[in-house]
Amino acid sequence: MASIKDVAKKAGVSTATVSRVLNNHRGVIPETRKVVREAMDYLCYVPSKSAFQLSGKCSGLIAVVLPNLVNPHFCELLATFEEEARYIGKSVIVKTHQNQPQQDKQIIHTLIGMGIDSLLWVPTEAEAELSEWLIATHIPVAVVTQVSRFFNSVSIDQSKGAESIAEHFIKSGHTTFGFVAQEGVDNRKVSSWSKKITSQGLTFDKENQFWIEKGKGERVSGHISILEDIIEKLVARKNQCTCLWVYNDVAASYIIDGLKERQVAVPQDIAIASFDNTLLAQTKKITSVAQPINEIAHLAFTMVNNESEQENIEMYEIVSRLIIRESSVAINITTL
Amino acid sequence: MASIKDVAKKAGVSTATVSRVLNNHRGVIPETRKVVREAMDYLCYVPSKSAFQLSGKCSGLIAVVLPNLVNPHFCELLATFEEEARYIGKSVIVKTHQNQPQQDKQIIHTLIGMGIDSLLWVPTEAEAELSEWLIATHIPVAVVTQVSRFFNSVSIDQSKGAESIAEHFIKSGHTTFGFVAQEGVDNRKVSSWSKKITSQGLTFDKENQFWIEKGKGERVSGHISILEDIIEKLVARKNQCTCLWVYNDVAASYIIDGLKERQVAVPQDIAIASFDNTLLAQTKKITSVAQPINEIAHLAFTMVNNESEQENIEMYEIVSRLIIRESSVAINITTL
DNA sequence: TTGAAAGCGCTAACAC
DNA sequence: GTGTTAGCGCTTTCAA
Repeated sequence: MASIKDVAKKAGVSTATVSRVLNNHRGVIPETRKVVREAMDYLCYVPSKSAFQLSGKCSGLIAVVLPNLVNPHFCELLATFEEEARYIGKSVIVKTHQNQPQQDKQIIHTLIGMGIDSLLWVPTEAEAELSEWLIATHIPVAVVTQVSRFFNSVSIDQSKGAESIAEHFIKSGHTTFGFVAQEGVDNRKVSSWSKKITSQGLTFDKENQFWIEKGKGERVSGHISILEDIIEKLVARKNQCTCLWVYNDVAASYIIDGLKERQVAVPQDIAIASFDNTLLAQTKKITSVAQPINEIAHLAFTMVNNESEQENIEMYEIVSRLIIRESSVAINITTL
Repeated sequence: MASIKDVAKKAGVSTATVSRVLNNHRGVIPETRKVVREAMDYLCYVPSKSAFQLSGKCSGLIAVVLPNLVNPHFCELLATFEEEARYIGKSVIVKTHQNQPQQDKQIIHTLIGMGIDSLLWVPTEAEAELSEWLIATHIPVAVVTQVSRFFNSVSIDQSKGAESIAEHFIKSGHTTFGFVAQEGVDNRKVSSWSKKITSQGLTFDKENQFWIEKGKGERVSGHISILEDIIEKLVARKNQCTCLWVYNDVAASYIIDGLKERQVAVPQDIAIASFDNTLLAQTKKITSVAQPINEIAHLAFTMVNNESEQENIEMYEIVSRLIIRESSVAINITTL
């Protein structure tokens, strides 16, 4: 690989001049510029990013750290980030921590070593542990999809989402309410959901509440055994649980299929709603809480790309809205 | 950010010794090692990857270049690559060219400048133009999903897939056959599909063949107007086209929804099959040609990670298989 | 077992 | 307008 020296020699100038041409600095006469350009072409010269970086410049690297790439929700996030990065001429480096704080920590270390310009992060609990040190690096961080005590964050108003699901179910005439939630993650959803129900003078049954350990419901290729259990229980509780929300589309889709296989009709026997409104929810007609991903990504980007050193932590909370589809209302029946 | 010098000073040793400790080189007495380690911890030292790289080492970067991240097929590919990369302690840098050769070229240049260790590539036509130069860089390249004249490649036997779809339709008793294919991309599929049909003494109608310009069918959020046209035509041709294959799951799903909205029953009025067998096909029960993505990714990885300089271009062609689902056979009717 | 110093490719301050 | 040179953070050879 040709280096700047080779180009300089070929063009009969100094490396400084080559550098100037490279960076379009003014103060190089057109003739020289032309000669240098030709030498570059001739040698198929490509400047070394790491040398550039080492001499005090930015890396042009934006890190995107996600739980996984199996959930379409995270893929959509990534897609938008990549698009935004492309737009400003930067590169995205993706990593997944699979909900393991240990991995998450390791990843952040590696990324710091690479000199990333900014970090877009859906963190594990490792976030708290790393916060002090990470802040000291002065690398702009935006926590995405979650609220953060330490960094700028762009999140979805999960409680509003859960509330609107409750509202939707109540309006549809349901009187028994259930959910499948992720331990630790979905506490806020659950509390505002239950508040909404009790505020209407209604009650809910502990038997209709299914908690699953964080990360246990993620594996999608093949069976998700933990969801199988829940499906069995739901079948057994037919009529005692007529509506249900599920923590995300992937799991909801899985549960819907499981129920249908066992002759439980959705939405007639049990109405279902979920979160994320991914392509999956759109195509499978699942009622789902839409998180405007473009907006999230855009906000996160601006935060992280903002030159101005800001003092306090900014917390954006995006308003979600419920997209009602056939998994929660029997459209065929009501509209025909 | 603390550098190796800071650590050396703090530990009262030379930078060479710090480097030795860092890389677990032998020939450092435990006592020294301990002191250095402590200094590192104290200073929260993280070695600079770009300096490492500049001193002649590998970057640890694996580039994954894809058409887009909207199609779940590419997301699945990426997910597998990221997993494999994580396994061997490397980082993935993703880029999408949106089917624009110009972008593709630009991307490859940028990546070369970054000193990537290897390239996993679903290229545009820019491939041919870049080949000579790219080969000269000696960076291991694996073309994925397509066959390549210039690089190692792992592809799917597209013709077999199309053939098996034809076979499936013929066996199901269809006598009129249609497709929606991508110009330039799907030529092989089409030719083996038509060969299969004629070999059985059957014929097909030009009116049932829909070609769409490459890249025109990709936008998924919102409407894909070009597919809308096709849907209308299909509705008009009810009974004149009883089965159809579509170039990928995303498009197939879109078409199925469009047909159902217009009271055309799938599969009763028109049976549909597609390619990729993504999560989408699985959940929407679309008959689809499965490409064993794990296998593809794994093969591509081994090729690219193989230390041995190989002489000739290796071409792997993975055997696909047809997964039959409800979009092409009325399971409810036949099995109940 | 450890240190000194050159070199990787680039930038930028300074000199001419 | 252009060249000289130090320096970015690391590795590695050679000497001690």
